[in-house]
Amino acid sequence: MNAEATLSKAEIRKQTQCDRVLCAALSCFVKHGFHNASMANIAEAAQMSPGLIYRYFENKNAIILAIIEAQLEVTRQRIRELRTAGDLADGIMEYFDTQDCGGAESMSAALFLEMSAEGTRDPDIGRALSHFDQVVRQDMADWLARDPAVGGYGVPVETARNRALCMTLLIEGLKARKAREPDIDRAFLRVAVEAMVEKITGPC
Amino acid sequence: MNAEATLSKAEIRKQTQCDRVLCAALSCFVKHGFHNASMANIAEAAQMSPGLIYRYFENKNAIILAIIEAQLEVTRQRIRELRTAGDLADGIMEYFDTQDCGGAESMSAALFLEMSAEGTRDPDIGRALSHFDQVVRQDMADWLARDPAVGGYGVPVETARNRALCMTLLIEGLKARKAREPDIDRAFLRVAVEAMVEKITGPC
Amino acid sequence: MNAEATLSKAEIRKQTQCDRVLCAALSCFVKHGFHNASMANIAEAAQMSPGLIYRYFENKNAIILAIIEAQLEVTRQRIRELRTAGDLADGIMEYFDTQDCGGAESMSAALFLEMSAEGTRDPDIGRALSHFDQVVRQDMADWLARDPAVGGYGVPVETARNRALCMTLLIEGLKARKAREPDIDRAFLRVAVEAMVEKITGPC
Amino acid sequence: MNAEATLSKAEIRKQTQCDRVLCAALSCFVKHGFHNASMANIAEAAQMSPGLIYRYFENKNAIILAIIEAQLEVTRQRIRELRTAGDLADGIMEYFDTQDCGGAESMSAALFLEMSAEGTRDPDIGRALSHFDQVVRQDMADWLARDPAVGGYGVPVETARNRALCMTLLIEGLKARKAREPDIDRAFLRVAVEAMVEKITGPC
DNA sequence: CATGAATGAGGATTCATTCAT
DNA sequence: GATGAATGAATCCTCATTCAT
Repeated sequence: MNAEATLSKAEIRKQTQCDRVLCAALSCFVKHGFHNASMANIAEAAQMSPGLIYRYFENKNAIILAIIEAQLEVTRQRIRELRTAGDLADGIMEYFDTQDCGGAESMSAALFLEMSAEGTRDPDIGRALSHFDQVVRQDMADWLARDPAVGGYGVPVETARNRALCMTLLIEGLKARKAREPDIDRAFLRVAVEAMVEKITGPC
Repeated sequence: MNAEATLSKAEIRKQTQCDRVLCAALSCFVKHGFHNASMANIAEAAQMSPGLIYRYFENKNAIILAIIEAQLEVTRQRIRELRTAGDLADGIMEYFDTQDCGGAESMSAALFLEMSAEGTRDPDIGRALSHFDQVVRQDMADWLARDPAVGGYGVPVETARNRALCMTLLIEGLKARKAREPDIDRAFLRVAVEAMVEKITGPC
Repeated sequence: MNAEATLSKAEIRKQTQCDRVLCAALSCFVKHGFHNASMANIAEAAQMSPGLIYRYFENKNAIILAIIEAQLEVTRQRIRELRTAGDLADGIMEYFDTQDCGGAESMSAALFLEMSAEGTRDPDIGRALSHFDQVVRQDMADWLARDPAVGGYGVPVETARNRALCMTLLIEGLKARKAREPDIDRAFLRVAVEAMVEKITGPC
Repeated sequence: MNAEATLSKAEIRKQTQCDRVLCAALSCFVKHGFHNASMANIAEAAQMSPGLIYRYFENKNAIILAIIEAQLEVTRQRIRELRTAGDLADGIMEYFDTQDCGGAESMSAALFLEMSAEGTRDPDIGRALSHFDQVVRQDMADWLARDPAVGGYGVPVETARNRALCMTLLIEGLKARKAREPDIDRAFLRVAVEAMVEKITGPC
C-alpha cells in the first residue's frame, strides 16, 4: 500500500512532467516548425533542462509521436462536440478557425501538414498517423450513421464510412487552405464548405 | 550572329544546369524532405560539386522557390488537360495517383504539404504559394465557367470561383490523404471524390 | 547561502571558460591573424570543442570585441604604471618591446593594426575601438596635466589633451614600426622616441 | 626589328593588363579589405575573367606584393612633392587627408595597416615592406639633410636618418588615427602634427 | 589570349544527445 | 531526479584556383 502509493506518486509526477514537455514541444513546433524547433527551445519552454527531457522521451522523434497520440483524444472529443453543434458547416469551419489557437492544446494547420509529410518518411510517425486516421474516421462514420434523433444524420452504415472519408478530405483541404491562405474571406470559404457538407449529410 | 549564337549557347547551358539542379533538388526533397535534404545530397544527385549549385541559385531557399514557380506551369498544363478528360472525377483522382511519380516532374504529396507549412514561416515561400494558388484557382474558375460546348461546365461566373475553391479543398484534401494513407482503397476513394465532384459541377 | 555559493560557482566557471576562450583566441589571432584564425584553431587552443565556444560567445566577432574590451583595462593599467616609471621614453619604448609577449595578456602590434583596419569595416569593432581610444586618451591627458609632485608633467589642461594625442600618434607609430621592422636598432629608435617625448612633456 | 616591335607590343599589353588588375585589386582591397576582397571581386572590377588574372599574377598574394612595390614609386614621388610644399606640417597632414582618395592610386589607411600586419605573417610581404621602408626613409633623410637653399632642412647627416624615423613614426601614427578616428577635429590634429614637426625640423 | 564553369576544401555555426556532478 | 556543460558531426555557404573550350 505504502509502496503502491509511492509508486503512484512517482507515476503522477512522471505524467505531469511528460505533459509539460509535450505542451512545450507542441507550442514550439507550432511556432517554429518541427525541424526548426530545437530541444533547447523545448526545454526552455518547459522550464526544464534539456537533459531532463531525455528522461521522459527517448529522442525528439518520440516527442512528436506522443503529441500525435495525445491529439487523438483531443480530436475524438472535438468530434463528439460536433454532434451537438447546431450546424455541421459551422462545426467544420471550426477546423479552419481554431486550429492554431495560441494555446498548446491543438496542432496548427502548418504543423498538421508537416507531420503528415513527416509520416511519409518516418515509419513510426506514419503508423501513428495511420492509427489516428483510422480511429477518427470510424468515429465520424459512427456519428453520421447514428439516428438523427440522437444527433446523427441517419446515413446508411455502408455509406457512412465513405461520407466520413469525404469529411476527412474536406477538413484536411481546409487545413491546407488555412496554412496557405489564412486570410481568405471566411464567408466565401463557408459557402464552399456548405456545398460540400450538403453532399456529406444529404441523401444518397 | 556569332555573338548571338555564343550567348545563346551560354544561356542554354545555364538553363540546362538550372534544370539539373532543380530536378535533383526536387527528387531529394521528395525523398528526404526539404529540411533533411542537404545541399550535398542535391549536388550529388545533380552530379555536380556543391559549390556549383551556388552559381545558379543564391541559396537553398531559392531552389524551392524556383521549384514552386516551375510547378505552376506544370499545374496549369494539368488543368488544361483536365478539360479534355472525359470525367472530372478521373481527372482529379490523377492528383492522388500521379503526384509522386518517381521522376522529378512533380512534387510529391508530402513535399506539397511541407511547402505549404513552410510558407507559413518563410515569407518568400508564402508569397510564391499565394501567387501559385491565385493563378491556379482562376484557371479552374475560368474553366468551370466555360460553356459545356467547349469542354466547360457552364457554372455561372459568380459561382465558378467558389466552385474552384471547392476543387482546391478537394484536391488538397486528396494530397493530404495520399501522404497519410497512400494505400487507401482507390475505388472507395473514388466514390468519395465523385460525390464531391457532383457538387462542384452540379447545378447551383 | 547554499544557493548563492552554487550560483557563484557557476559564474566562476563561466568566467574561467570565457577567459580560456579569450586567451586562446588572442594567441590564435596573434599567430595567424584574425581572418586566418579559425574557430577550430581557437577551440583546439582552448582545448574545447568548437561548439562550446558558442555557449560563451555569440560568434567570432564577439570574441574580438571582448578582447578589445579586455585590452582597455590592460592599457589603462599600463598607463598608470607609466606614471611611476622614471622616464617616459622608457615607458613608451615598452609599447614597442612588450607588445607581443608570447603570453596572451596583450595584443601583438600586428593584431592591433589588423583590428584598427577591421574597425573601418565593422561598425561594432569601430565603436569598441572608438571607446577604447576615448578612455585611454583621457587617462593620458589627466596624467600629463597632473602636478609633477604627484608624478605628472604639469601640462596645462588645455594642452594636455593635445599632448595626449601626440602620445597616441607616437605609440601607434611605434606599433606600426614594430610590425614592419621588429628588429630595428633599439638604441636608434629610442633616440627618436626621446625627441618626440621631449615635445610632449616639454613647455608649451 | 619586327620581332622586337611585336614583343614590345606584347609587353605593353602585359603591362596594361597588370596595371588594370593592380588598380582593380587596390580599389577592392580598399573597399572590402584584403581578406574579404575575393578574386571574383577583383576580376569584376578589372572587367576581366577571374582566370585571366592568373596569367598575370601567380596568386592573390602576388597581387598584394605588386601593389606594395607600385606604392613605392607613388610614395617617393609624394616625398619629392613634400619638398616643395611650403609647410612640412601641411605636407604631412596630407597623409591623413588624402590616403583613401576614392581613386586607386593610393592605399587607404586601413589597407596600409592590414598590409603591415600581413607582413608579420607572410615573409614575402614582410620583405617587400622592409624594402619599401628602407628606401622611403633614406629619401626622407636625404631631403632633411639637404641644404635649405635647395628646399631641405640642413639637418646634419648623422641626425637626418633619425629624424626620418621620427617622420615615419608620425606618419604611421597618423595613418592609424585615420583608420580609428577618421572624423577627428583636423585643426586639433594639426596642432599635434605641428608640435612633432617642429622637433623633426628643429635644431638638434 | 581569354573565358567562366567547375572544383572541393575549408569556414562559421547549430543542435541532438550524453554524462559528470 | 535534475542540471547544463560538453561534444562533434553535420549544415550551408564561400572562394582561390584550375582547365576545357
